[in-house]
Amino acid sequence: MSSTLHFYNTITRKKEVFVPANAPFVGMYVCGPTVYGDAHLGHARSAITFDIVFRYLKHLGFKVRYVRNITDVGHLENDADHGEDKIAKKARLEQLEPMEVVQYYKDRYHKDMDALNNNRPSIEPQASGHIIEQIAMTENLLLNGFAYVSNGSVYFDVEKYSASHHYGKLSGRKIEDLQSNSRDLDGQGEKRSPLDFALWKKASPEHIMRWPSPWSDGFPGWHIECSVMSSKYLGNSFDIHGGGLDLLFPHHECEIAQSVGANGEEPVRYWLHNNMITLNGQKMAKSLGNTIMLHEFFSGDNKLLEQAYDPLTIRFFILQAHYRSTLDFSNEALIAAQKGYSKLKTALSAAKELSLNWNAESKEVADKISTWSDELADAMNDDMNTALTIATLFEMSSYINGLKNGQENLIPSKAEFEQITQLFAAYFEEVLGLGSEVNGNQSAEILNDVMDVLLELRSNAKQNKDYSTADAIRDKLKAIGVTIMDGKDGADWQVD
RNA sequence: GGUCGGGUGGCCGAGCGGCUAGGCAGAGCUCUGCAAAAGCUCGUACAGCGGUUCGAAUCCGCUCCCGACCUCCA
Repeated sequence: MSSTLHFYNTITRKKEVFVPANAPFVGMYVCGPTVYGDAHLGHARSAITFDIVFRYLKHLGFKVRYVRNITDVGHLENDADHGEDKIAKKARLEQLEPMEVVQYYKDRYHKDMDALNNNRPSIEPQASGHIIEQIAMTENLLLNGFAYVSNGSVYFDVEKYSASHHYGKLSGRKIEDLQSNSRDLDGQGEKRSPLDFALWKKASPEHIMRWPSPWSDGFPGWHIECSVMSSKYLGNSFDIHGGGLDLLFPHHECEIAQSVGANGEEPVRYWLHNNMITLNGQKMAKSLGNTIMLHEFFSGDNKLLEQAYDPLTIRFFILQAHYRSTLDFSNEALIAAQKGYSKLKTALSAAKELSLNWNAESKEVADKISTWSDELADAMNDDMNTALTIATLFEMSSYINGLKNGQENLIPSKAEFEQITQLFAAYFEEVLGLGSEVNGNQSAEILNDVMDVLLELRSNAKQNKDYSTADAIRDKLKAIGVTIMDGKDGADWQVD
C-alpha cells in the first residue's frame, strides 16, 4: 500500500492521518435514527457512509466497536403540540403504547438497513434504556457548575461554559452571533440565555413518556443521550464520531460541551459528517415533506419514482458520490446507477467462473495488478473516495470482459487472474458491501440446471440452423425476465 | 441577517496548479445466423469577468446563481 488512511476531520477542517488512540482498537459512535417513522434515503446515506468506515477499518485489520444509538425519547415537536414528545404524539394518534411504536419502527429500520447490506453495529443502545446514566451526567454537570435547575427542568449554562471553554469550536460559530440570532422557542423563559439547552425537561401533564428524576417527572434533553451512551460504551474519549451534516449544530456542538463539562475530557478525536441528499437541489427532509422512504424505492410505490429499485442499486448510487458532497436524486441518475452496478456485478461473477488458456506470468500483468491495487487503496485512504474506488473497478471489469470475449491480448497466468478476482471481490463485496447474496440455495441450483437444459436444446437447434426454435426459446425466456447472451463458447444467461 | 459549502460535457459525478476520472445516454467500429452482451474509438466540459503563474476547472478578487446550518432533522 502506498498511502495511509486519512479522514476529513470536521473540527479541524482538514484531512488528517487516522491514528487510533489504542490501535488496533477503534471506537466509533454514530447518531442513529429517531424511531417514530420509516427510514428515507437520507437515513440510508448516513448508515451506508459509516458502514463503509466500519467495513474499511476492519479490512485494514482494526478491531472496531461501532455504536449507533436509537433515539426513542425526548425530542420536541416543532408545531402547535410543542412540548409533547414526538413518539408520545404518534402513540396518541395510533392508540398504541409509545414503546410499541418504537419497536415497530425500529424493526422496520433494521429491515431497510439489512436490505441495503449494512452490517449491524456492535452495540445499538436506546436512549430509554439509559435514563439513569443521563440523570447521572446531568447531576455531574450541576456539580461542576455548568448547569442549573429551573422550574423542574435542568439547562446547560452555555455562557458559563464558554467562559472557560470554546463553545462553537466544532461548527465554527461565535457566541455573539448566536446570541443575536436566536429565536423565540418554548421554555425560553426558564432559561438564563436563549443559547442554553435542556438536559432534563419537566413533563407536561399530557406527556406520556416520563421518568422520575431528582428535579421532576420528565424526560432527558435533546443531546444528552449521545454524550452518555458514547462515553458509556467507548470511554470518555474515543476515535470517531459520525452523523449527518445537519446534526453539526447544535447537536454535536452540545455533545462536546456536555462531555467536556461532565468528564473534563475532549470526547471525540475525529468528527465525520456526511452531506445531504437533495431532490431538485433541495435537502430531502421530513420537515420539508419531500422525502422518499426506502421501502418505496424497493417497491416503486411513490409518485416520484418511475420504477422499483433494488436496494443494492440504491447503495451503489450513494457510493458513486463522495460522502461529503451533496447528492442529487433523480430517476435518470438511479437508472444509470442500476446499469452500472449490474455491469460490475456481472463482471465479477464472470471472473469467478472464467477459465481460458492462461499465459505464463508477466511483468505487464503484475504491473497492472499493482497499479489497480494501489489505486483502490489510495482512493479509500483518501477520505473514503468510493467514487474513485468504483472507477477502478470499472477498469478492472473491462479487462475481465475483454479476456472473456477473447478481445484482450494481455493474457494473465491463472494465479495472476485469481489475484485480480480476489482484489475485485475484496473491494466490491467486502469493503463496499455491493456483493449480492447469491447463496447456492436449492431453488437456485435447480434453476441453474433447468437453464442448462434449455440452453442445450437451443444450442442443438442452432447447430441444425433451426433459428426459429432458437429464437423462440430466447424470446420466451426474455418475456419472463431471463436474458440469453451468446458468447464465444456457449451461452450465458441472467435474470433481469 | 450571521456562518459555511457549492456551481464541471445531454444526465449523474470525481478531480482541486501541468498528467484520460468513471458511469449512464449518444455516434462509429469489432464480434455475431440475428439479437443481446462485451471490447475498442469519439465528444474536448469546468457559471461570468478580471488577476497571479511558464502553465488554472484547480490559487486570488469581483459579479451572478444555488444550497446547508442558525429550530426537530441523516
